[in-house]
Amino acid sequence: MFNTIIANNLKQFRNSRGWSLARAADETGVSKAMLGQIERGESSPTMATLWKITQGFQIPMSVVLEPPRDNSQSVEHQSKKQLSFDENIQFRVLFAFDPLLRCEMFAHQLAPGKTHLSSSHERGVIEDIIVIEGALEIKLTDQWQLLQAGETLRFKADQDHGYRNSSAERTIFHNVIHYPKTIADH
Amino acid sequence: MFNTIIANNLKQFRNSRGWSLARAADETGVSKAMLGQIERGESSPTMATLWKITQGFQIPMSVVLEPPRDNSQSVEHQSKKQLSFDENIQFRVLFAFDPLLRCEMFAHQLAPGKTHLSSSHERGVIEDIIVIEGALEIKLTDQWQLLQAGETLRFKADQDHGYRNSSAERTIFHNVIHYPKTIADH
DNA sequence: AGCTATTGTGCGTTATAACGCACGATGATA
DNA sequence: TATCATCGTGCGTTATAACGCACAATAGCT
Repeated sequence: MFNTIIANNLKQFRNSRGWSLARAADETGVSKAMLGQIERGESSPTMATLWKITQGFQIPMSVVLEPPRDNSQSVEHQSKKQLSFDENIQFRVLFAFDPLLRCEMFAHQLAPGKTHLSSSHERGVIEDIIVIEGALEIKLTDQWQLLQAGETLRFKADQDHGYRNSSAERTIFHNVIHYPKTIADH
Repeated sequence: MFNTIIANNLKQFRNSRGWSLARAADETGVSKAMLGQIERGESSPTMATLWKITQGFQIPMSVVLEPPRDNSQSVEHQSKKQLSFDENIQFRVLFAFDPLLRCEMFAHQLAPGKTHLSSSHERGVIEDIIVIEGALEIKLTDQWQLLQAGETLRFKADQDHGYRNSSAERTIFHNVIHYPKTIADH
């Protein structure tokens, strides 16, 4: 159970600090009787109390909350997926359009200095951009916005927009296109 | 105060899920009166209760514990801050759950030799995996499938599944979680 | 309009968190 | 040996978490 994780983590940490329950009680403002109960897993502290404890110890919550490591063993099985490429701006399909989910996903590669302009999609289409590698500029309402690797952008794709790589290195980005369910939704 | 952070995070998350207090009470096993108290910051939940809540929502603790992010309308520059599910896997939010699109997106990092097991999501949830860097193994129906960088996999996430990096280098992958429309599902 | 279902809040009751204090066990010192 | 200080645990008391239930407000349907 979860109380056991907190109990063990807290007891272990306090011991490694070399603090007695009394010292810990002084530093945290939580009674030593309660600290003892928590460490023995006899009581589940409120978040306010746990906050006082971590503040007194000057540690992040995660030190107390995270479970110990565990490894699993399993049988190894292999599966692969076919990918396709195209000209112009290079892209490949990550997930083809699914009528149930109403979205599709692509991976794009834009060479240095390349620009790709895209006319507006149908009304209600929303596009997500995830920059995987390099830097990408997105043009919306005649303004270019710079996204770095790891950054994302969600915008309405029912407007003209563009992609540009002004850097000296290639840009790789993924985009998810969300299509509205029906016109009646809007 | 700390209770306010939990209160706001919890209320915001529940609303973004589109769950009523009654639905959340069903899923979490915590009374709706108590959920309401927590969300209004009137009560500090015990760790056991908060654990039940996060288990019922199937979210990591950090979602509830971290100070909220600012969501810009047109441009979402997601924080690059790593969140920790446990010691095995770190993740960050690329796109938070959107009730309109009914999906959310995360970037994960799995260190060499690490495994992360995930219990089944609610009925009808579909998960997309995109391996960005390294090699990733996905466990489905007790079988591990190997995906290389650039490869993708879509599977039903309403089953127990797992992620594993058996290689000597880190693995980075993105996943998109698609949630079913509430009315159509129930 | 009336009726029903849903939603979030307040209240009284029960369970338990959190406390201060006492005490037995342990260790160090004279 | 005796004495003292420290340590962790148990106990009774108080405060509050957590609950089931009732209810007012709201929304949807006929």
